[in-house]
Amino acid sequence: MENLDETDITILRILQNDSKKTAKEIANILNLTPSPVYERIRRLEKQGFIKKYVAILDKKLIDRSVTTICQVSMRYHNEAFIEKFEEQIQNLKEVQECYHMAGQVDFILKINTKDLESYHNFVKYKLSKIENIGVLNSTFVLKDIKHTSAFYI
Amino acid sequence: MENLDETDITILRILQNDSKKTAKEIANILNLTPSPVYERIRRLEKQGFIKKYVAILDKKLIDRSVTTICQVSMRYHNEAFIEKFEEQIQNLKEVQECYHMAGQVDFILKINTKDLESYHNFVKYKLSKIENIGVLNSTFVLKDIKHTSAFYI
DNA sequence: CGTGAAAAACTACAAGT
DNA sequence: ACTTGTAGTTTTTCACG
Repeated sequence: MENLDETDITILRILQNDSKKTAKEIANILNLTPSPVYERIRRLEKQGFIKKYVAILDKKLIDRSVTTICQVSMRYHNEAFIEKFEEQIQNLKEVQECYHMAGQVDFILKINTKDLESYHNFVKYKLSKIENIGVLNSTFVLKDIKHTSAFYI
Repeated sequence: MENLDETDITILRILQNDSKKTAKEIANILNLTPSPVYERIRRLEKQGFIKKYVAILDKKLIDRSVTTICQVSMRYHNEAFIEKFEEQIQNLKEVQECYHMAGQVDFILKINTKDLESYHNFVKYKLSKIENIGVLNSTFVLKDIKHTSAFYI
């Protein structure tokens, strides 16, 4: 962050919201020519500030309308169980986010499914099969108020 | 979803994980020429399956290392209060996700800050200023187990 | 750290099968 | 719906200020 000047920050802000903007367009915004913009972007990629470029899909159109927040507490908290849990979660395609938390709840998961029935099946046949789960508490999203991959910088 | 054939699905899967893949590269994977791939992508954009293209940044490098899950319950649940809350959340740049939930907790927020102190300031000067908040419960992410913008399709 | 120019690659579209 | 061909951009590199 200390390595970044205002031009870099502006480029990152733009690309976070629209990565299809060309170096030329960004150059116009910054009153520069495309070359330095292009080279800065390459540097930001190389240094790891930009991790990847992705397409964001419409979850309703691709039939993943139901979002569920699932809070999981483990029965025992030794390293082996925690690591095994983390490893198995990685392989569950329905899980879009999973965080190891401080506090009573050990993990918070965000899960996308087609409907409530498929969420039920996900819990029944996949999630609950993971060893050592103590409490499992699911709540459903009524409405997406805000949802972005962009960070405030 | 019913409108999509296997070729479309494959294109979406690829672009969800790497939107820099060119029509040419995708065409090679699919044993096609670039033109139909290109036209399918444009169609998928036009029909709204692809909402946008974005760059994903490294939150540690840009000094947004602390992720907090904040669960909010409102004091009163009338439409006006709910809408005002939603509107105000939109304008808080630190809030990356906010969902209106079914159940005891009304809203779940995911918030990114530089450190615990800046989270404290966020709550003190921004979040708690919103009218009608009853309970406010923050828990901190110890580790990002999984985190993707891609849906399982 | 920037400019400007030139080569290579890709996009975007037309016409044909 | 895909292939081929092609014009127009964009990307990418590089010599120079």
